[in-house]
Amino acid sequence: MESVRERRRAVTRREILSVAWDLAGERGIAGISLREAASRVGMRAPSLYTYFEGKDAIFDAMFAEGYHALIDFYDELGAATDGLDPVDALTLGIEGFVDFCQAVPARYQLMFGRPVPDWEPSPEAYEVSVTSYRYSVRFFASLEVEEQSLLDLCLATIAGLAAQQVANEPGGTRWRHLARETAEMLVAHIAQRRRARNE
Amino acid sequence: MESVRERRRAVTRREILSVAWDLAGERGIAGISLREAASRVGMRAPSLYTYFEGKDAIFDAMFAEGYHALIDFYDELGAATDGLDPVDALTLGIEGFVDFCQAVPARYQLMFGRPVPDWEPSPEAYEVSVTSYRYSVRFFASLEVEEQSLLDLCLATIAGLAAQQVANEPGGTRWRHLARETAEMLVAHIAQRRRARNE
DNA sequence: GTCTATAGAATGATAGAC
DNA sequence: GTCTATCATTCTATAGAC
Repeated sequence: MESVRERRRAVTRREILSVAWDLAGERGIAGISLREAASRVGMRAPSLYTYFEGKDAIFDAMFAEGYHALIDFYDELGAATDGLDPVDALTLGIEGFVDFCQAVPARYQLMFGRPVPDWEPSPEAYEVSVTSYRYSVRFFASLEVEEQSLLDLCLATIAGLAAQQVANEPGGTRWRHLARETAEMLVAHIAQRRRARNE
Repeated sequence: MESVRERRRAVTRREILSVAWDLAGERGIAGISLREAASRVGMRAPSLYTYFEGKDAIFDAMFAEGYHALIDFYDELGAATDGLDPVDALTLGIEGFVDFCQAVPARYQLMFGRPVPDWEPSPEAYEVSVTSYRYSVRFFASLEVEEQSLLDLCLATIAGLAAQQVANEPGGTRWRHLARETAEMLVAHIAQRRRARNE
């Protein structure tokens, strides 16, 4: 009934999160300050507690937001690679993932690092990351990667490229350019593994 | 002449760094507190300033220590793999690197992450990391990896394995066990690249 | 829902006595 | 070289008026 009020609340929550992402981009995830975040949305710090239980709840919301974005990426990737040759599909996947990581370095830090000593994602936030993992499983199943250890190897290799790119040349293409070569290497290895198993 | 005094100083410096590593292991790099560190070596916080210019200087020293340890690792690796088959040599290298990263997670965080928002390594500390990079170049040259892009791919793949292991299963072997398979994949790819170039 | 005021707790760093 | 004392800052979070 009172969904007007709730809608307004949701808008403000998003506004706060948006400002939090800005701050994270400037000073790192751990550098977010409630005072500063509040000030940028035209509030005082105590008012934030109307919208979030505390700082940890803001981290949780950001963490979940990051993995929702990754899920969206997998959705788009699935559509874009449908029917493609495995090497082409994987190349797009690698480039897309590196781009995703580079687009918001602070998000990368929050999703894949441990940027805040005393915080870890709540079970609800963590659940979103588990869901995104299932999307990655499905994508690699379409490349006939079924074994867990082979999937681990593929994901680690791709994550490694993204990590190097973000850490050593943020915004650049030195590692992103290796996408096709990496895809060829992985696809060849997948095929080699299949042959070995069918002997 | 007065090297007795200097020797004593160096001992105390090492003691402080050792305590700092302990603290980093318990609360993360960013969680190191000068008061707590001082207390553990039996001092008060202001006395630390006799040994280090400030907190950043402690981070610098730890950062350099980490890369010196990595250089030592490359030295031992070079000796251990001399004359070995490329796959065997690379397998040892991967296992060793994953072990190195896992041995001290806080060190991994300091060397390969950006754990402290307002700090980055001094030029002198950074120089040590550059030196360690040159050691990795030499190791891969022994596997006939000469091209920069190929080296980038190899290093990113291995770093990816280590990152997954440290982040998702610290102290375990799920990704470490992929060392040989990864080595085979990379060596096959290296050979494939060489063939492609010689055509 | 937003504010002022403030509690309460850390921290890094410095001054100056001994 | 080490200490006590303290500065100056920053932060999250809460109480309670409006």
